[in-house]
Amino acid sequence: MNIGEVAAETGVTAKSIRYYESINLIPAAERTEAGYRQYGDRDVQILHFIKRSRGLGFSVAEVAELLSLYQDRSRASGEVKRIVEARLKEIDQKISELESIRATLRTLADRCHGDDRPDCPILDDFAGISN
Amino acid sequence: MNIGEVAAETGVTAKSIRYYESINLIPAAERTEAGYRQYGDRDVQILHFIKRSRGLGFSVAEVAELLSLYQDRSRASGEVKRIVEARLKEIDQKISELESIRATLRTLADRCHGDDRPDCPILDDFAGISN
DNA sequence: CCTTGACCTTCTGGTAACTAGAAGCCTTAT
DNA sequence: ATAAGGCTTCTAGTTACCAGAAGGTCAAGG
Repeated sequence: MNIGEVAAETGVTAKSIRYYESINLIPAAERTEAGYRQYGDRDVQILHFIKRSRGLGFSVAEVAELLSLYQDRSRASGEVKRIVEARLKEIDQKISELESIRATLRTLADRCHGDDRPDCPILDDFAGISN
Repeated sequence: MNIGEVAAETGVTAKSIRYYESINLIPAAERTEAGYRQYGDRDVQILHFIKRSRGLGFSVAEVAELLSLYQDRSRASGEVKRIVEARLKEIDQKISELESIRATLRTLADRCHGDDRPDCPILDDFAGISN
């Protein structure tokens, strides 16, 4: 399969596939005589893996780690679980942070009448005017 | 005030202040004969504004917009509110997305015994092995 | 007067994870 | 034979800075 076909099948763009190759997240593909990259089912599977884990918010570095665990038949599942738990902790933190920001903005927006008049509690708050 | 003092007072690093100047988020500071940047209370106030709004997750571009509204004595508060509501919508989306990811990872992690044995539902899922 | 150390200057390069676009082959179908 | 579309590499742009280098400046102390 050419890179375009793999891209269509996995949902990973050709650009991204080349990029992943360039940073050694995936091994360099075989080439045809014309220099076109050739892919097989195994490559497709790996790209699916990458797509899925990236979609779940793992960084490329984490994906690399997960991929190597995936390819290691004798790895301990504890390793994997540890990575996932760490990610879960990050997610929880991020959610709390966003919720706190949301509460602040919600309050400010509700106090702003939002019409043609110039006075605005939102800007006052940003500027540190402690009402 | 020199850049270091302003940095200490506002919590915005000197590097960032220079950066903000370079992208015209803030006007170029006056200089002493030796070329040192000089700041006044007004600058400190603006940097506080920037710090606060960046902290609430607004992009630098949005901060620029908010700043210009802030400096426009005759702006309509509706403009500001619109920007904040847009940001709130983004935050809501981001939170839902993270919650959905969290649910998925939570389920997977719970199904993984996480010990020395090699089989791992997490990796199976990532690889698309349907159970 | 000179030195020391802290602070300032500019400039370059790096970060994450790609995306866009350019210039130019290659392949396939007509 | 040619046109469309896919492929190649390379450069540069994105966001919001941070790190570090090379060197000028300032205030205080000996």
